Amino acid sequence: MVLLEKNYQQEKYEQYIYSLWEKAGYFNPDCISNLKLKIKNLKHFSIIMPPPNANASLHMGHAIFVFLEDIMTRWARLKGFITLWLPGTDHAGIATQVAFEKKLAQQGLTRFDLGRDEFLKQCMIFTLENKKNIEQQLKILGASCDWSRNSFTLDPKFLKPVYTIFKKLYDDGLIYRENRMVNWCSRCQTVLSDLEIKYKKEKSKLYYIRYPLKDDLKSFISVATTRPETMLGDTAIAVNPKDRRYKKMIGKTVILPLVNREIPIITDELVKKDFGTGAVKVTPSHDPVDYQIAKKHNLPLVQIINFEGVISAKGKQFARLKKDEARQKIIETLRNQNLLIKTEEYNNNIAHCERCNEIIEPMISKQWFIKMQPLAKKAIQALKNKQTKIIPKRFNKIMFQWLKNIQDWCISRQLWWGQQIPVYYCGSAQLSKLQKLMNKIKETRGCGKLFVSIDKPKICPFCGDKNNIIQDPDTLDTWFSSGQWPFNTLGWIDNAPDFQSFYPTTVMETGYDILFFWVARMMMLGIYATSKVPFKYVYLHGLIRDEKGEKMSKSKGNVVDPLSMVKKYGADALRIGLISKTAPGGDSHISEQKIIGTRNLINKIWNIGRFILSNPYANQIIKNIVFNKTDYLKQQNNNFDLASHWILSEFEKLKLDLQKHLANFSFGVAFDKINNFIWSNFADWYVEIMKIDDDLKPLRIQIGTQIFYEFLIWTHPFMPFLTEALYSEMKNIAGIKDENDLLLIKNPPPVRKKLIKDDWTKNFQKIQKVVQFTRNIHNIYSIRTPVKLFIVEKNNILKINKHIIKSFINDKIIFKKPSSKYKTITKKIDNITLYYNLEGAIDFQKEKTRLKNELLNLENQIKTKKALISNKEFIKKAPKQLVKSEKEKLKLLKNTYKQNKTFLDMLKKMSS
RNA sequence: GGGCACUUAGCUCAGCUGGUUAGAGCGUACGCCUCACACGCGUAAGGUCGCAGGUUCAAAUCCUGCAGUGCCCACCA
Repeated sequence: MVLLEKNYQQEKYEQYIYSLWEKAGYFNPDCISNLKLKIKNLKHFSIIMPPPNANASLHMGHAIFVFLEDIMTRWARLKGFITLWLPGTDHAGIATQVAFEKKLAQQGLTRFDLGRDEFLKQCMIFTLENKKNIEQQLKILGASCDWSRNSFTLDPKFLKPVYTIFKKLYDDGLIYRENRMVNWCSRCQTVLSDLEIKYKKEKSKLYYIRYPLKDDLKSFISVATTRPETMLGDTAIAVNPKDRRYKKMIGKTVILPLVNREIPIITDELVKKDFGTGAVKVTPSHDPVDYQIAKKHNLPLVQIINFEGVISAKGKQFARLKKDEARQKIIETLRNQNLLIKTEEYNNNIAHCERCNEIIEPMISKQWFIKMQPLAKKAIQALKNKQTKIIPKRFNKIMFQWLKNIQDWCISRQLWWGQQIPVYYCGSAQLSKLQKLMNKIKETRGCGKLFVSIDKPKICPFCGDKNNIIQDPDTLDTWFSSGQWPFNTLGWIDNAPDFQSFYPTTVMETGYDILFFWVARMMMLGIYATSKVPFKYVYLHGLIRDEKGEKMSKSKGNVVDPLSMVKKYGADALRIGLISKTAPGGDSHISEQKIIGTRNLINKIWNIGRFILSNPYANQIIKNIVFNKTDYLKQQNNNFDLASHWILSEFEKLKLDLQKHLANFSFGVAFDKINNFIWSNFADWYVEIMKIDDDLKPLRIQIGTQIFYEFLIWTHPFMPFLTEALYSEMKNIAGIKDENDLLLIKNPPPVRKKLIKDDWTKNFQKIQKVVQFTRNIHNIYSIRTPVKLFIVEKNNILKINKHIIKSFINDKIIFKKPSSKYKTITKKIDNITLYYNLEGAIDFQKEKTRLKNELLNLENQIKTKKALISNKEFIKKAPKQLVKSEKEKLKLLKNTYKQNKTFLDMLKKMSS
């Protein structure tokens, strides 16, 4: 007999247990497959971890994915699958560069002060530190991933496959370089893809400006704009061709104020008549729509804002001013020249850099793009064929819509942190001024051609030049390599055994917020590279918000830090707190309060263990179950008392529920069932019954212990540390020393369907109802002393289980109808009648009210039931089973009603 | 402008392949330190499942409309 601590102390177990798991090596599927070599047709299960960005600590968003994936992984492992959960971290191109640049800024430095090489060196140190920290945190959370396969997106080994895919796309004509209007972040000094910009509604102003006509300088055409500073780059005024107001002006020339350039008035369908004045200034270099118009009409492009967000030399007196300074100056000047008509308040939708929040400037620039339509088509096909299923389903529609309208993807970035583009130039001719400036590239001659190469080339394939080869200084969008993560981590390039065994992976579990960024691109690139979908299921989880449903953010101060929660309440408490009461794809709320609640459950289970392990026979029983594989249920030939039958039936139902809900990815519901079983059934009833001193006590302890042991295995994925801790205490008490004997890889004992019987549930529920109502009576009348309870029943179920009832209540139980000398309160439960002799404590008025209410309630129920059963359509169309049970119910209700009526009459007589 | 979701007890949320008296946790009230657990035990109060129609023998669950809330996508000066 051992005595465990009164409360579960996670700090004593968690770290130690994780080290046991790691030491045993069972996270590594190779280890398991060695154990099981004899078994044929091994099934494989794999999850590739969405690699956290290696630039900060883990937050709740990470914790949720760790827990969900760990539950899936552990469940698969228990079921005997060859299971791989492959961990990794992401260098996270722009996100990390911005984070590190913020650090540099604290020292008053920019990346250009360090230079490219030094920057990369320091940023790598920063990233590796974070990476190490994250890996430690994943272990604290209990992630059962295979560390021997740990991957980092910037591992040199990933360059070859990523470059191979780039070259293949290039050779297939799917990657191209083009001068285009792109999103430019002047803070990050790079282009961004459309997904990396976020629109925000902001209050701004709409300025109405007069442009004088060349023919008649006293006449004007007025335009409305939110960005007056861009007028320096105007190359036309456009109106809608159907706009009669401007009919006479079309084709005329205006003098662009401030710079005195002549520009034409043209027409274009894109201009809306009812906005502003109906005339729009066209600035092709700094507005996407204007760019379209300019292309159609062959207008010249005048770049007026340079890549630093400063007015260029073409802006004459405004040159070198920052955008916003220029705006003020220009407005002032226009006002002085009487060219500003008015300003209006205006709600604008303004694009910001997702990472640094800087306002995005549309710019024309030469960049690398991937042609997406052909890739998207195949992804759509695969989704339609259900080769990949998305959970929850509704995201299919969202995915289709996005894939259908997909735009080409700009994959080059002017960042330093990332994988450099595998494009080489013979001589510097094709590089932009900016590229040369930012990367200190000297002008060289060469033949001027470009080529893609997987390995670093020594000579130019076109002219044989050896000395002038320059690699494109730009890096790849971080999502380009992330998009290849599922197959590259498994060794696609070498057709490695892992790739053969684990690809396509089973589940991709991630947040819906990166559905387009990542999931869609993995689908497209996966199919492109391997001709197979990268995963069979996509499971999407929602955002984790605070208890009020608000987004967590440092500035709001409502961040709940997962690691401090683990420290306070344990990793399992946090795990359950995050997954309970959640549905796939739904946002969930977390609060310390909720975690305290789940910690209490953990402690409850711990104490059940404490109780079981403290009984004098525990060591022998556990030894028999765990070591000698004794099945106490079989030993007794499945012939137990009602309570044991009942709890076994409930337990087997729990197993079925778990199977079902885990297969459906309904983790929240699955956990609900666990909670209900262990607390409301096992602890509240069976554990109490195990304490009864009678002939059956040893048997009940055996059964209870066996159930608890099996429970630990079945629920291990939901509370891995606690269950393993309890199991290790079990081994301890049974004197088992084997450190490799871990719950982690035990097979859940099969469901014994024979033990599920509704009769047992029904009959045991009678006991529960009697106990509950008796307690209720004691409460209502504040009676703390035992009373006489007379029970009349049809069969002898309660009589046989008298001592069970007695263990829950103190009252004297007599199995016959009380004689008329007793004044009693009566209660009808199913076919059972209870009479409570409360001696002088009966409050007749109170009791009359109670009975009247009960009668009223019954009346209503009878009414609806009667209506249902007298409905011919119901009898005809409803399932027969249902009709039968409804009829029985009505009978019972009527019966109960009748009896209660007599009770009430009796009561009236007594009190009068 | 287009699309997707949500609206269930005081709070936070489950349930919705249609079928008992709609559930949980927290909170509230009352009573308990009962030898596994006060991170506990017992009892109770609390909901016409947003509104209005429809389908059906039967609707919280399916359909339509409306209202409110949230999110995503889209080039509107």
